[in-house]
Amino acid sequence: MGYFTPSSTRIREILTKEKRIAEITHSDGSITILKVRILASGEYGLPTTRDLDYYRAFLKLLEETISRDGVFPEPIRLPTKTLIHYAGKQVSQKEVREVKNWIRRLHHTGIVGHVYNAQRGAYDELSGEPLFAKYRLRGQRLENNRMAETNYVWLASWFIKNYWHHYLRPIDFAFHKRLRKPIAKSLYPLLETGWYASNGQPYAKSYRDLCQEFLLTVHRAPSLIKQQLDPAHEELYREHFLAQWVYRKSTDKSDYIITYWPGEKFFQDQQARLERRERAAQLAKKAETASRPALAATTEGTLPSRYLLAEILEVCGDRQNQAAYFRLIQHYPEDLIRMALFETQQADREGRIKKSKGAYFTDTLKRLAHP
DNA sequence: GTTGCGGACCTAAGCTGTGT
DNA sequence: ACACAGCTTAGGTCCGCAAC
Repeated sequence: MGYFTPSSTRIREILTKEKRIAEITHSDGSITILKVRILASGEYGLPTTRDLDYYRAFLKLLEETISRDGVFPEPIRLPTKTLIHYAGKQVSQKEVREVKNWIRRLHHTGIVGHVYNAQRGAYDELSGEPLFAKYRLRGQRLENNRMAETNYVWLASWFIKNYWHHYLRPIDFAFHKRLRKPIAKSLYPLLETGWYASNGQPYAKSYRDLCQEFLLTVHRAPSLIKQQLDPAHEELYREHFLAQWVYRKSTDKSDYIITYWPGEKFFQDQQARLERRERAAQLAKKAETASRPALAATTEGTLPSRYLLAEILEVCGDRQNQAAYFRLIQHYPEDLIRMALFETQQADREGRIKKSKGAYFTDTLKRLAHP
């Protein structure tokens, strides 16, 4: 989302200047330039790579809370020590202070302009909303006049909307920490997303877009581009996350396209995730049979399945078939549904859909499930 | 276009002085 | 004794620039 960047020196520039983040070329050839401004308060400073560590720890905590309770917490409890632990740091006064400042910083750093919405693959417009819409630190008074016994944060609506995207692709935190180069740290989630979306196929990325996302200098000479990116590429290669990468000139010669091949580590992670989800499903089934009459919730669906349904409706559009989609959710694994959904979006964008999106989606799902 | 050096800047860790 | 801010140092990244 361009909130955290590899180099924190340059963030200061964005404070005062608008940063161009993307160009959208419309079908009629006109171009819209999207800009983003990150407004930091002087007191708590700007989000840097250090904050990224806490951000990942926060995601992990959020994921655990959701898988334990089955609902999206509002507000979210963020115990200082757990957060420090998850960030892979030692608990000390310094870190405790750092966590509190981190929470304040993310509340006071507003985003104005356009933020990439990974789920839609498009840009959302924001007008100064911070990631943490509201927060209460331990010891502060809550609305109900009780003392907060831990830290609480309320998330911005744009984050919640995007959340399930993160939820499905949790980050290997130890791996993130192992990476030394800031560019490699930024590339890791980008490539994960790319490969996940393309189902393990090579992922191509425009060099210029990459620079804009990571706020890097755009070079023209291939040697300079290699000098800039290859140390990070090599680090990911050494970790078996990236199998191969190739540069080639874009068709209009003004840019480079970098194609990335997923390495062993990516596939292992996917496999481990699948197994984890199967185990979780089995456990859930056992719990269900043990206390069958009590579960009225299954008729409405759990929160993730309701969310999935909402996503299907958003892509396919027809509300009349809601019941049919719900049956699909219950009968097919989520991975498969997401794959079919992604393929439907892709086909729609390329104008390949002849009948209706709903029909295309259902058909694709069945073909994926029974090849 | 390419190569390689050095500057600006970063983080992490350790040390020191100060206030309680 | 302890917490804490500020300083130094070491090691590293990224970029600009000059020479080829």
